[in-house]
Amino acid sequence: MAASAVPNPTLRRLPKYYHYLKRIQGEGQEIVSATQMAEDLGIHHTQVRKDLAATGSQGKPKVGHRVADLLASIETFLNWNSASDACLVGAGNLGSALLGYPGFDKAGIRITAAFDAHPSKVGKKIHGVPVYPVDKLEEVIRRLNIHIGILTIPADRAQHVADVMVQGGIRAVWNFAPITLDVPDDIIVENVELYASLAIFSRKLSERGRLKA
Amino acid sequence: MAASAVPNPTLRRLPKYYHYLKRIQGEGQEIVSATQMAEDLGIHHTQVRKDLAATGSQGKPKVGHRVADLLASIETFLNWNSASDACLVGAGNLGSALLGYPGFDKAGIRITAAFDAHPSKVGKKIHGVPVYPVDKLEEVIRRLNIHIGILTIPADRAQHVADVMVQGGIRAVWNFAPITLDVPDDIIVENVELYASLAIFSRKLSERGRLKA
DNA sequence: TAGATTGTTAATCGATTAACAATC
DNA sequence: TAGATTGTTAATCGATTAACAATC
Repeated sequence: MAASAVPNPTLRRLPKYYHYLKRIQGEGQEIVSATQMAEDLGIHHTQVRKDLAATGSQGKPKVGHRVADLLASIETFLNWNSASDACLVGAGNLGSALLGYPGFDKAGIRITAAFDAHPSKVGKKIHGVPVYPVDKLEEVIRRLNIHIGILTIPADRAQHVADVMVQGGIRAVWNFAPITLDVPDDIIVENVELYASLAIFSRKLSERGRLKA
Repeated sequence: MAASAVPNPTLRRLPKYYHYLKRIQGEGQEIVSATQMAEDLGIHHTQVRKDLAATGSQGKPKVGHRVADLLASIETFLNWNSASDACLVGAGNLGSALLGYPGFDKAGIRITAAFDAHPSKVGKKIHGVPVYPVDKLEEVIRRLNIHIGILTIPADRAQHVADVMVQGGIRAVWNFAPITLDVPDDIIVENVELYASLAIFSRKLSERGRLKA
């Protein structure tokens, strides 16, 4: 389990660069300097250079980087070229939102099956994805050979569902539930911490005078 | 604009502690040691101690911390006791999900108005929150005296809406759009970077052998 | 060429982890 | 008391920023 050579903060910034580059590409810009990127994104220019270097991209002195090259480097580095099949458990508000997100298939994740406990949702399709009963989870993911799971259920059931996922052959879990999952060492877990951002936001609010009504 | 005395990583961990404490409280546990928390959450015990100290909470040697005290300290520290009014712009998939999130009012944010560009949504209520036309944004938030804005619209319109928000008196923006907003210095902005987590997840996937189908 | 830009090596900064004294 | 636990001070680690040589 060698630690990634690329620091996590760098990985977290890559999508920022990616979306920025997509935007300026859409505006017709073909070349960009790390300096310009740094200014527009509010990041130190040395930081930008190191981050771009981590993806293996190279620029030309005095010229800059080709926007298309940078986009390709980031896509390749994050494996966003080819998408893997994934399942999503918990087709509630957040889960449905993720099913409708247009960006995921472009970002390496193709959700091909959803699961929910509510009979009213089972058998329907949400944003084109079929919803199965959650007690068929292990059976279906095994049959469809799905190795990536997305957890969008309440915290109190998340551990149980994660256990079933692992039993069904899931190797990686993208977890939106606010709980620390206990899974075997060889299972990849990445937690989305919505409340982390809210905590920083809350603290900023309470520091900077009272905005409260 | 003095930098927060409390490090951001600490702030990001507080909700983790909070949800953990809520859970063990629900299980009837009244006392917890930093050691136990550290083990259960996979965080270094010294880290846990420093984080808890930052909230102003104190424990008793040999005994530990009262769970209720820790919860109260975190709530107070993040100002999650009293909720501020907020508006949400962009009642699409993600926006609707946030409107339906049960946790926010308990976390200091009460969404009292939503805005959307689609006439089909305007005039209705989503999860009890009235949806106004987005061109009434400035007028409505000024009338309702709302100072917090939540941005859940596509990146290409986010900057424009942020401008209108600021003009209407918004002082703090919780931004879900993948774009770096350009706002006056005295406006608080906190970005939720969904794709940051996805990037780390993607990289872990591509490092740890091929899970791709 | 001159100068803008790249990319690397060194210095700084800040967070994490280790060591340890204080307490009940 | 003895020992578990707290909480603080010091050491380490890693990321960011600064300095600078290389390049077209």
